[in-house]
Amino acid sequence: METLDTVPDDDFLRLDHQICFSLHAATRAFNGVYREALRELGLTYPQYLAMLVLWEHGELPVKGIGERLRLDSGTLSPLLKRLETAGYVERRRSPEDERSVTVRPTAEGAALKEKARDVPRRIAAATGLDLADIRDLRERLDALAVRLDSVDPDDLNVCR
Amino acid sequence: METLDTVPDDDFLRLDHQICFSLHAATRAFNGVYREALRELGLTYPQYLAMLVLWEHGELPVKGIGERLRLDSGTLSPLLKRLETAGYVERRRSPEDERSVTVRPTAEGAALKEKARDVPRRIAAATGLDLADIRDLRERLDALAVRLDSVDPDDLNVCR
DNA sequence: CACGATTCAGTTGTGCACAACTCAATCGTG
DNA sequence: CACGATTGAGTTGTGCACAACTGAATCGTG
Repeated sequence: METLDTVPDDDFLRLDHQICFSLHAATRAFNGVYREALRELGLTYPQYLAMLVLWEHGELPVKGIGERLRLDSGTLSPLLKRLETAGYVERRRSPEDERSVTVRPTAEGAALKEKARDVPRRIAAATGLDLADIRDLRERLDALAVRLDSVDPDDLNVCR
Repeated sequence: METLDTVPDDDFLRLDHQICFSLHAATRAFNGVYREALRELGLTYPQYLAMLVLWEHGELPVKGIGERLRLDSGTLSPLLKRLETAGYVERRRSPEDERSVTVRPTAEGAALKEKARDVPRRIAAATGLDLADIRDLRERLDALAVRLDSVDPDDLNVCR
């Protein structure tokens, strides 16, 4: 049987080239499509993700957004500041915990949700996949991410 | 039957949140694993992709690398300059066409291939997938990327 | 209560991705 | 041959991702 251990190194280099690369390419293709779809909303794709989270939860501390998007403050702070400058969100130090900053959509930000309503369906249509395919792919990707996130860094070093 | 047109908008917003997001998360998880595996080689993940291409082809013009990685000169020029500074590649204006710059691995860059030999297998092992799963996932992602790359931008605008 | 540890947001610095642009070399058509 | 169009690499500017760090607020344990 063909397993990870029976394939020659050179085959593997090619295979690897393709799997990591396919993911890279698919992500960039997705980014391009979102960029186009979000252009008239004035949002980038990561900004859209942040707004999705806020539309769903109403308001959240920066940390809460970070947990849901798996992003740290180094990425979120400037992103949220840009959303604030654009007038879509409001940031306020939490009175209960002065360390925390609460973020919530402004009226304008909330109104944006209606404009964004069509986006997901258009994106889904652009993928050419039906619902079952999308769900299946999503499940595989989620499982993969969970698996990769739990990898022990020591297992990846060549000189173990 | 459940199709793209019969699902309520709000379901879709959630579903969308998950598919685009799953891809995003999987890519970032992959990046993290590669970052770790490539640390001792002194390469970033995109630099590794460029070296893979060069190891396979010996030498290529910047344009040729860009075609294979689907990256433009705006991304590649500084990346290749960093690889040159690191001593892994050499860049030379082509004598036949002065517009073109030929890139090829230095001796040190070629030697790096041996050090990188173990990387793909370790990455594959980290995914927890067997060869069939990897191939299947790769094919789906490639098909998705092709499909997304060929989308007409006009189909993505809300006010068509 | 006090004080070291932790938590949270933010900053800085590096690298990637991409759009829009420059500039020189080359091509193609009249 | 000449000259406008195209091509190839590079630059600039914006935004995202992440590591490493700062500084203030809060927590927890003695």
